[in-house]
Amino acid sequence: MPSKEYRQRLIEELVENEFISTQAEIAEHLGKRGIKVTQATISRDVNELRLVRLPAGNGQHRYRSTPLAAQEDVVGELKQRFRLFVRDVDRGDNLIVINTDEGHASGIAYVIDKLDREEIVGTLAGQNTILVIVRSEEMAQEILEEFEALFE
Amino acid sequence: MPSKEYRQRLIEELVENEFISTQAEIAEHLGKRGIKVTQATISRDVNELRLVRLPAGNGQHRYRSTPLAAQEDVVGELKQRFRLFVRDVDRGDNLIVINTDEGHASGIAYVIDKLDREEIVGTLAGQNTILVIVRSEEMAQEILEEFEALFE
DNA sequence: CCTTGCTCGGCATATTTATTCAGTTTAGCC
DNA sequence: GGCTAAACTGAATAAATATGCCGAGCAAGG
Repeated sequence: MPSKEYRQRLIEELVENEFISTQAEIAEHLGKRGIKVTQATISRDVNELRLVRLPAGNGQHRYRSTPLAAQEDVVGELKQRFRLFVRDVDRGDNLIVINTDEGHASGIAYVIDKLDREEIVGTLAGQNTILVIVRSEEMAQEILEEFEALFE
Repeated sequence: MPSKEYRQRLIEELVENEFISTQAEIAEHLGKRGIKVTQATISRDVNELRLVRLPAGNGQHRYRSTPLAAQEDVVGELKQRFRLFVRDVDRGDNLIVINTDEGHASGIAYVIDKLDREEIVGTLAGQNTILVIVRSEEMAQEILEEFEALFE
């Protein structure tokens, strides 16, 4: 039984890649992939994912994932993205390596940058890997533990 | 008679400074300031201003102005940011170094990642410096020239 | 096995938002 | 002025979204 979490991943992916303007459409798309849910459930998902219905200006609308700039809570945002998209976190010396679902690396790296942590020199993002460069090995270990805590 | 434009300015200001969750509330606030309009008009304003109803996660909602992060036109976005915030671009071997105004590095690096260019391995952003790692020296030269063209 | 307490999701409906239609105002332009 | 086209808006309503309530399923503890 594909869980709620899996469904929400699909929804994120859907709104990223298709022009979706109503929740009914989301339900329809999911239906094609074998997931049968009602609009009510989508509404709750949209709420939890903090998706947003962005007016195109011409009277059309498109669902989008929350633009970070509108977020108050960067840590909360990071936590959410970790839970949804991060597969693994590891460390070597003063480098932390984060493995994510395909295509999500730069988005998450951006949020990490926004944390604005003194200990972090910078981030390097590829397709599904983020390299976080920390000033010292000790600091890296601390940051690593913080990141791991985000999964809870 | 305060025009539509004035009303829309007030709306922008309202959603920035108050926790507003419905269009009816906006109409109410405006009413207190002597502007009497119906929800229908607010709906049209919201559309033109591209405001967004952001779920707070706990079941509450708040209207917010649309951050540029939801832009479709990545190249246009990059061009704008280059003109505004980039001070210098240079290259060494397969590395491009971009010098920006303080604090803008990670934002611009994020946009560069969004370009999704095959030649670019990844970006590393500090406070005011971006390192763009390119697959080969030749590719780096080409990308460099593209970046320089963004200033024109 | 039986509770209790949770999470999840459907159904029905309340709430909120978008749009249609029509009336009014505004801005040219002769 | 008078005429026309476009911009603007309210009232009513359609469309879309959020939510109260309930039942199903599941896990922990007794």
